[in-house]
Amino acid sequence: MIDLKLLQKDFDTMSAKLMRKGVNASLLKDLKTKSEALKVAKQNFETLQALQNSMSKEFGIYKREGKDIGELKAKVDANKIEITKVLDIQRQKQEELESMAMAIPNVPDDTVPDGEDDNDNIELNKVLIPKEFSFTPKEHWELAEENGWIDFERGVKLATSRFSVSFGMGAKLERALINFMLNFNAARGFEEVSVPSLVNRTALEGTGQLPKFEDDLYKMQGQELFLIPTAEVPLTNIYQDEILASNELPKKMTAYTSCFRKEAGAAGRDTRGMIRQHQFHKVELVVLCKPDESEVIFKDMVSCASDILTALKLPHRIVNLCTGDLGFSAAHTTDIEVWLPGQNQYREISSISNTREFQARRAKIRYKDGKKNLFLNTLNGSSLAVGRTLLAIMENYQNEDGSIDIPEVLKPYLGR
RNA sequence: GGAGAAUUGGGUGAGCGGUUGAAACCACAUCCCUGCUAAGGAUGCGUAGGAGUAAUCCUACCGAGAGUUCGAAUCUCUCAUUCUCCA
Repeated sequence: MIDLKLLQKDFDTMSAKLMRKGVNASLLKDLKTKSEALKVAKQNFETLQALQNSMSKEFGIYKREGKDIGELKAKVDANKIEITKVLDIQRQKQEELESMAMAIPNVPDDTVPDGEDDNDNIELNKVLIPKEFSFTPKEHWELAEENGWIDFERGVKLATSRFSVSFGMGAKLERALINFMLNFNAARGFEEVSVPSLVNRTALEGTGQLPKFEDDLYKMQGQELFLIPTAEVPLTNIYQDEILASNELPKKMTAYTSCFRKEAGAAGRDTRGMIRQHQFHKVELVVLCKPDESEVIFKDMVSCASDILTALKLPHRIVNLCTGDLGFSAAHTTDIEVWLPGQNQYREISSISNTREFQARRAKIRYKDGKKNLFLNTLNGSSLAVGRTLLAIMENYQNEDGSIDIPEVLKPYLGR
């Protein structure tokens, strides 16, 4: 959540920043007015409640001393009616404000370039040069089917479109990748964590998927539980509503989970192959840290993900997202795009974001800084999307006869 | 599935419906004492919001939510979790 106090204090700066992300200015003005009104309403209530409390105290004394309480009781009763009224108003204002504020995205950093969509993202650098093929490289779905690694049609039979089944080396490679990535991350100081695949509404509100993006989530019937769209949700919310000691920070975590997304807004996009599936495997990085160390850690996370690709000898580039492509919770995001020779383009394989205090404020995750409790910074990043890594391997490691070589670093994981 | 019990501050654990934000102990912090790896003493020690330059004051919070009452940690209801017993 954005800092409403800051919005009140420095409206112009903050609204200017949020407008870059397409937030309506009048909405912000409204939000400011409402939060000020709420403050007044709260003060009203508190004054009356203070009076009520002191009269009630007096009431007790009167009774003990055997004094007549008739007059006092009348006063107290009248005040009580007033309190109920004021409290109603306050609650209503509070609810209104909260539902508004929860739908406002994070303030983008000044370093985020302006832009409409992914065309306006800025390439920071390229790692590894795509190799020249002496033949026309195939797309991954062809290779996957030819090699019997992935069956898309039977996935549809089992569930619906955008599901698939992996067989043999396809399935083994997925598992090898997961293990390789987890070990890689562990060596970089990330603790491996295993988390629930179902989470409640509070958790999703904490990381920002709710209330705005419910359409993209699979929800259990008759229960307020949702399948996680990313491990970021359970990992970040582990410490929801807690105050961490500063010597516990940074918390560097990595987890492998399946991720589930309805892809509601992606009808017709990437319908073939496993670029965009309803269920996919992902190894995630999440860090909770002090604000002053979050940028250093951010860079570590980017290189962690990039280095995995390098270890797999997969050419990729690193891209700074523009305002239009930035997610709801992120203050800034760096994407890693892997080279797909079959598609002849770079495609997103990892997305690393610093949300700064945005999620921490929503999820109430703080740390003790001396005497004070401050919101910490949360960061998340994929390292990597397993399915996309597998398809990148297929396309980059393909031979003319349609066979696929195995990356050296994965061989130990395949008993080779 | 049925019956019962519990849920209090970092921990253990008190708490008659009215100066209880909450005893005590432990832990922790600062200081004092003591020439010594210990002991003793003093003080402090929850969170959030608000008012004030400040000292300080006000409001809310004793698993969650609702209710009774002038007043609830204390009574009632619902839910959650944990434990015990029975199937």
